Amino acid sequence: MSCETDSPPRGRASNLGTVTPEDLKHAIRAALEAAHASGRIGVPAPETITVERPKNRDHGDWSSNIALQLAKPAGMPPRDLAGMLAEELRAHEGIEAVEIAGPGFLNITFASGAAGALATAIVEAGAGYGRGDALNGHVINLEFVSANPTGPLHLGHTRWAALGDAIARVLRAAGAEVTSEYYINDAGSQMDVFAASVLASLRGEPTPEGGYPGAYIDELAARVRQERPEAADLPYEEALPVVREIAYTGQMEDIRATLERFGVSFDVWFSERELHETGAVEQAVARLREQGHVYDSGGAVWLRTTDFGDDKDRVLIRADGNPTYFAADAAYYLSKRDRGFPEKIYLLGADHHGYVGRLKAIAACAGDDPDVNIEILIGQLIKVNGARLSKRAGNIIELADLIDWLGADAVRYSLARTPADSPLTLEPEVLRSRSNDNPVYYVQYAHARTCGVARNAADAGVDTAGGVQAELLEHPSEALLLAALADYPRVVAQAAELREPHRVARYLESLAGLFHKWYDSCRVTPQGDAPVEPVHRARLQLNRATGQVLANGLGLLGVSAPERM
RNA sequence: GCCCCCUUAGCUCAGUGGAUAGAGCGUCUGCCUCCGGAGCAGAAGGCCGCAGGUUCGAAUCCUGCAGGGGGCACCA
Repeated sequence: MSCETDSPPRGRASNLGTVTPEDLKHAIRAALEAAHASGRIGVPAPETITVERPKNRDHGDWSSNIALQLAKPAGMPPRDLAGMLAEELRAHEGIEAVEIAGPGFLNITFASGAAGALATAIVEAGAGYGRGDALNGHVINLEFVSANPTGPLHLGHTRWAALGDAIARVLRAAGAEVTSEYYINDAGSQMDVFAASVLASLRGEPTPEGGYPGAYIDELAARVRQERPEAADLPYEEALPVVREIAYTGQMEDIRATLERFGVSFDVWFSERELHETGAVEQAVARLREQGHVYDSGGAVWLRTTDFGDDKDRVLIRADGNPTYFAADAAYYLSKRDRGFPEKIYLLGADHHGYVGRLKAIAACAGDDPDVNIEILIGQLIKVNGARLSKRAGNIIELADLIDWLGADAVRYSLARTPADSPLTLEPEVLRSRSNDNPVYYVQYAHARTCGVARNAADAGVDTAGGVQAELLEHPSEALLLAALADYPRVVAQAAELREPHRVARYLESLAGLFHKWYDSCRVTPQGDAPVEPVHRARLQLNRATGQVLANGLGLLGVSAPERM
């Protein structure tokens, strides 16, 4: 929440008149349709019309390449087409100028009053500004992290925690109904290895071959010793299940607490063990068999995933009668399906990219469309000092420690501002130093500054109670700032559709820069004893709107928007 | 061998067909008797890995090649 807006969200900011790029698109569409209806253009308006903010200020507030796109199908020179559209658009209220540039770009400038009105619209929309309906009707299950409960979360999981949670928030902002889910791999032999490791520690024995090392194992052993002092003296086969349960519970508590500190919450914690215990795995195999995709070979039960693009068939039930991990995956998929999620998104590390084919095949075998009902996002692993982090390698950086060193905000932001499929190399020394290397400070500082400006304005008697003359926001830096604020809903929608929350972060950095520039050249509070003038009130409104958008955007990334730093 | 991802400024990275390719850090030069200098203004720094192709237009799409990372279990 922004420091200046105590009022609850009042829904989406629509009906902003002619001040948003969305409105501009409608105006262009209307112009195209009018021209088509009167026969001046031989083709109808296209499905999508894009307008964008030109990099160069001389190219107006917004520009469109629509004339270039339609020139060929319409069979007329792009500049002629652009001229026709320009004439229509110039008659539109709120549009001050339309110029034709280069091969046929339309460069559009809003009237300052129309652009400035956006500030008030944003302030009124509050936390709701930026929310949209691009993904209305989408019901999505989003699974991420899903780290094994055999150890603490480390940097390798951190990227998915930050990214997955931000994706969930962005999807919701775009109107989707999202359930976030953590799959607990609490069945299988790794749990036995885990338990054996803790038991060895409990008995003062060395870590077993292939077992888990680390101080946390000793801590879990201490917990066992406290809860069940006699466990160490039980026969091995009796002690193991006792140790396993206590260690498992303790580890999950640790994981959940760490995620909570990280600002990441899950709607559902789903236990693999329950899939086995409730018979869901066998039922899943039976259901897939009914679908005709299961066969027996060599004593094992197979799923014919090669029918759907996998590079080899997969075993569901081993020759010894035990289900594979893959069988549980299939049961889990069916569970998501049964629980009413048409869209299932998996966020996996690149080390699991081999799972894509078989997961898609599961969806297809279940009768779903693998191009629609399942979506697998593969993220590249983080490297540190050139060495990949591995649980066994001993160079583990735990998430809990990262939060202690840098704070959840800095860690979340630095991970959320990079696209998932881009390799990310972090220098521990840079991470460890609280420096301006991390742009989160730049963005947070901009927000804190809006709060400081507001405090000073209040002290100086600047207020907006009597309304605002938006047309007074005419400084070049104000036009740039307003255009950026208008662009925010589009950025959110795009981030949601592409599942790329880093776009929000990059946008915020740009917005913060524009704000700082504006601050440098436009005062909200009059100097010295100078009287308060209407322009100060208008600027206060712009300051509020900027603070609101910064707060909203940081919120989508799970990062706080401090009032003071 | 086959599959996926990456290659953009000295470093870490943005840029899902548009105009003069950007930011942070680092290196230089300026700016606080005036709302927070965690800021701003300016400078320097680029065969966008290489080679073809697609078109009005390619860092962006297609093909090939090179370099780096990851993956190819009746493990979890």
